[in-house]
Parts: sequence; C-alpha cells; structure tokens
Amino acid sequence: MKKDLSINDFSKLSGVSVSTLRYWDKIGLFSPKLRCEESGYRHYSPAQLIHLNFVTVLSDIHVPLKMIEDLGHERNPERFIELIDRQEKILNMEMRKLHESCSIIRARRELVNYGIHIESMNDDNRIFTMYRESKQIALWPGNEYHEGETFVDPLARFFSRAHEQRVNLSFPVGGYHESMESFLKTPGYPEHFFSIDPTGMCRQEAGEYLVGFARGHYAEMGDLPQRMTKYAQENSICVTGPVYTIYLLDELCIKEPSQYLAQSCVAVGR
Amino acid sequence: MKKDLSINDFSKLSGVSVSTLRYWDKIGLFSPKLRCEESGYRHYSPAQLIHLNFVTVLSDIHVPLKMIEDLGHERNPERFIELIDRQEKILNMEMRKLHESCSIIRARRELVNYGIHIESMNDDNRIFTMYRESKQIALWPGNEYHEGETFVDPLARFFSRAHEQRVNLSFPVGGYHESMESFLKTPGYPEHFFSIDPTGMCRQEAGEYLVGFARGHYAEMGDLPQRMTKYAQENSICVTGPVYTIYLLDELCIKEPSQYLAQSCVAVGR
DNA sequence: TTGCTCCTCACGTCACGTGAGGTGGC
DNA sequence: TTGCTCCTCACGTCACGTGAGGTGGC
Repeated sequence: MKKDLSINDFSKLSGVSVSTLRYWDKIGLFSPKLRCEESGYRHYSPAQLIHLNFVTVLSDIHVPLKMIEDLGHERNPERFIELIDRQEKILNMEMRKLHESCSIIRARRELVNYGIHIESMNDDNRIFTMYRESKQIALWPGNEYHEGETFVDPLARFFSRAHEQRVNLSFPVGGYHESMESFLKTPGYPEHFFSIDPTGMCRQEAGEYLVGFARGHYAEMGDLPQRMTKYAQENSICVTGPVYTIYLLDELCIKEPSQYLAQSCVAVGR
Repeated sequence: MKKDLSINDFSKLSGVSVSTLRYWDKIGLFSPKLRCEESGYRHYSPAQLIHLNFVTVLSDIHVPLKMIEDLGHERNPERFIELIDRQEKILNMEMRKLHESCSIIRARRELVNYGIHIESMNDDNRIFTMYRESKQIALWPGNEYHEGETFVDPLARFFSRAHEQRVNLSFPVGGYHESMESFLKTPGYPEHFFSIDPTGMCRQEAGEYLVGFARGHYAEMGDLPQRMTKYAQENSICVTGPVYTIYLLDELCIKEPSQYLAQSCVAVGR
C-alpha cells in the first residue's frame, strides 16, 4: 500500500547520502527492497528505515562495515554488548591520542607566542627576573657523554628507545643543567633532557626566576651563561637549583638554525 | 666525519618506519641527505633528525603532509601559530564527535544490559514500582498524525529534517505520551518522541516509577497499558505525568521484530 | 521531445603497509 | 658464494565522493 521510494527520496528521508546507499548496496550491507529488472532502478520502502538505523547507529560509533554485516546476520544482545564494549575502548584510545595532540599544540603555542613577543622587543640580550607559574614536565634519564660526543648523541640514543618507553617526542624538549655552575661550565652538555608534557611526573616549581635568551642552533648558548651570572652578581641575586633551557623558536617555525631562540631560566634564591 | 645511516638504521634512530621514510621521500616531503647513484641506496645523516622532527611533530597533530611541505618552504612563527590554531579547532571537533559516539555507546549499553536482565527474569508480564534516577533527554516537537498514518510517519518526517537541526539520531529514541490516559487510548501514537541524549534540554525527573514491559514490534504495546492501569488500581497507586516508552532491545541486537522488548514507565504520584 | 532522474564504471582520496621480483655489498 | 639489506613498482586499505557517459520515465 505504501509507495516505494526512489534512492533520492529515501536518501532525503534517512539522511544517508545517495552514494553511501549505493555503496552499502554494492557491498551487500544494505540493499533496496527491490530492483527494477529492466531499468536497474532501486526501490526502497519506508519500513527499511528500521534496518537502516541498525547500520547507521553502528557506523556512527565507528564499527567497521564488515562487522556490522556479520552482526546483522546473527544479532543478539550479548554479542551487541561485546561489540560496543570493544568499540568503546577503541574510541577512548582515539580520544586519548587526540587529547595528547591538543596538549602538544597548547605547549607549542605557548612557547612560540612568547618567542614572538620576545622578538618584538628587539632586545635579545636582556636579562631579567620574573614570576613563573609551576609547570609539569617529564625529566628524562641522565645523559652520558662519550668521547667527542655532542648533546645530539645522548638525545639520539634516547630517541631511539623512546618508542618502547611510550614517550611522546612531539612535546617541546629542553635541556636541564643541575646547577648554574654546570650551565656555565658546559652549556652544551645538559645532564638531562626534559619535555613540557603535562602528564610528566616532575614539576618546575612556581616562583621568581632569572631569565635570559640566546639565539642560535641547538646547544649554542653563546655568552648567555656569563650574561646571566653577571646580571645576578650586579643585582645581588642569588640563583639556586637547576637551569631549564627551552627553545621558544626552533625548527618548527624557523628555517635558519642560527635564528632559533632559546630561553634559559633558573630560580632566584631567598 | 659522522657516518651516514642506512634507511634501516635511521628508522630505528628516529622511530619512523622504513616505509614511511620511503613514502616521505617519494612525495618530496623529506629526503635522505644523499642517494647512491649506482645502487639507489638512501643515506641519512644524524643531523637530519632535526628536520625530521619538524615533520613528525606536525604529522603528530594531524597536519596534512602537503601543508607540512608548504610550511617547510616558508617557515615563520606567525604562520606556525595560524596553522596550529586551525589544527586545534579541527582536533577539538573530532574530539567532540568521538565524545558523542561514546555517549551513544553508554546510553545503548545501559538499555541493552537492562534488557538482558529483564529477559533473564523470564517474566515479561511483571509490573512493579522502582526508584529511577533523573535522566537528561531531548524532547522532540509534537507529532501530527494525518489520516491512516502510523507512528512511523511523523517519525520519518522528523528524521528527514533531523540533519538540518543537528540532532543525532543514534541516541536511543522512545515514545512520550502526555498522560496514562493517552497511553491507554492510543498506545501506538505518542504525542512526542524523545531521545536519551545527555546533552538534551529536558529531564525525566528522579523518583518512584511504575514500570512494565512489552514484547513486539515498534508501537505494538499489547495489553501493557491495561496491565499497568490494573496494577495501579489493585495496589492503590496513583500515577501522574507522562509515560515514557523506550525499547531496551530493538533492531540493534534482535533480528525478529516480534522479540523487541519495550519498557514503559510513569511516575507514581504522592 | 525535453528535462530530470537514475544507472554503472572508473578513478581519486590519504598515508602509508605489504608483498613480488630483482639487485648491491661484505 | 651466501645471506642480508636495499631497491622499485604495483596493489591493498577504508568508506565513500566525483565525474563521465549512457539510459529510463513522464
């Protein structure tokens, strides 16, 4: 009694596109009630909306079409629960990854925006003190430097094992010197690396920090350690604890390594 | 001075797969420092890790490879910020969609698990009262029934406009009768539909509810309205407010429409 | 007869992974 | 000489979207 619908009308009714309906027919997932033998026209009935809903709900929660077809042939509540439990785990993993990607974006943006600000001041050599919020970081294992190695080598060693250790290397990475003395002595050889990872197990404490900048390729700190030390002496500032060096502007947004912009900071003692 | 690395060694060092390195070379995104003309072997230098990092960080945050290449040629902080701002919006949209898919899964699982429980009791005809938590729902516009129409027709009309209205039809849908009288008189013609959507603007209030079940195809309520009314009278229960009917087991997990399991409930008055 | 709708078939998408079949290097 | 590594090239993935070229229905 009910009139059958053309593929176009059924598409409008269901919200599923014409090409999707044709594709689902082609792979045998969901076919029209009947086909005109002469013309090949597809005819759908409104009652098919119910079975179509079965398909669209499952494809909405990202179940692969082949699984939807399998389940369609032998449907029961227990199999359905199994399927969606499995699907929930998959979606949760995807969400966790996306969330991490967003964290990376925020961490990078903060650094680059600050780098743009510092560049706009046109005074790279300025040293000053400022209050810094506390920040979660991941501190990596101590570096070992063999004969004639530069900072690149322990970094590369860590990188090559990072995948096993589930460390995400897309967070900004910086150098960690255990003290100002170490930074003065071997600015290019940090004892550790750290990354600005909000899920990291360590924390850079909030407080007043002595801050300075250096332009140049990785580990080329120029006279930054000297400038910071001099400023501290001249202003009767006592520095304490580790020196954190991070690149505000690096290969992500600068082509010329000589134009990279690093920031070092160390806590001001009481 | 540093020895060049074979593709395999560079892959292990960087954590980027061999086939990915070959692919990135092929599309001109990231190429080895040099190629042996005779053998065609690729030779990478450790220093290339830095430029590789540029590529992996951006591909980690889902920037299309073509855009990475474009940015690579003319890198500057402002373009980088633009790019990641745009990227963050895209990732946030994807996260919202995934979150909604997870909500759908949770809503479906709750219904089906309860359906399994009811089936295990082997007593579909039982009527009882129980406390129900409050639940967010989306109440749809009132239904109009034209001559000879069944509940399918207003549902189909709504479906066909749902896409414009940004309603997600994958949440479980149920029928809403404005009163027990209406449910008794026309069980197959709910005045509204509603969906169990946690972002919905309405709420099914918490409280004591009279609950019953019916087996059968959509809108085939059998004698459920009568059974509920009779139970209420025999137990001196006064029911009030709308009747919510939702399918615990439907086409998603049951093949035979005659075996679908519906639940109706109505608040118990004071 | 003229639009309009429908059809099939082939190709593109996106970022690789997976062989097949062949060669270079120690 | 024998493995082992490297190479290219073609095809598969997944769920469609987009034409090209042709036909049916009123």
